[in-house]
Amino acid sequence: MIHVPLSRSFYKQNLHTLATRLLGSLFVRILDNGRRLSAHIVEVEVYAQKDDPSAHSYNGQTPRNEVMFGASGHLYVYFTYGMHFCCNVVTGEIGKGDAILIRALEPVEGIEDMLIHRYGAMTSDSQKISNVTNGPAKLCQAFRIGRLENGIDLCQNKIWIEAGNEIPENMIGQSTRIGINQGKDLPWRYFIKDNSWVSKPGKGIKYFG
DNA sequence: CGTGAGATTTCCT
DNA sequence: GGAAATCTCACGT
Repeated sequence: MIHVPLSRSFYKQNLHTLATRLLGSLFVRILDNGRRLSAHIVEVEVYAQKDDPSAHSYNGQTPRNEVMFGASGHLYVYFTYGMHFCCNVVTGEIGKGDAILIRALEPVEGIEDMLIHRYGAMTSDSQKISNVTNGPAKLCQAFRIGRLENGIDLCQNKIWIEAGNEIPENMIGQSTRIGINQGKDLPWRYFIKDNSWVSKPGKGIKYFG
């Protein structure tokens, strides 16, 4: 397999343009045992330091969110609700504090490993399969992303994102974000229309084109 | 199928 | 001390 991660400069483009371009891209991880996991990104949310009270970076840098303020193209992994990890792509220039949350993936390679990571054993239960990566904490569990992966460089060869399917504008949906109490009305969630791996319907859905 | 509560820990006020 | 960018299970329809 060819390994061509998206470049550092790719992660510095306009935040919302970048979010739509990540849709259809391939999220890849090589595990320590050499197994390869990959999945298309089908749902993301934008979090901007400036004027976005729901962003972890909104109130400035802390030990928890310091990766968000670092160089773009790194993975910001946070722990929440006492048991879950979620991961973001850091964007923009150093010090900016912007990131894009990866909310759902469509498995391509290594779904057997993802099922084992999620449920402790291989399964052919269709309910479990459809729930393997359709949420931000679920996909982290499926890809074994936790504390150790916080701050990892996506321009290296452990975890990266590479070009995948080009998604035409008229297949991109936009809505408000999920699970937040501030910035509720900002339409900063983007997803692939009619894709069954998208986590939830969302509110205020509009389509491009 | 929809709703609701519990799990469980870190971080910041 | 309380909220948190969530998930799962139980229970009612």
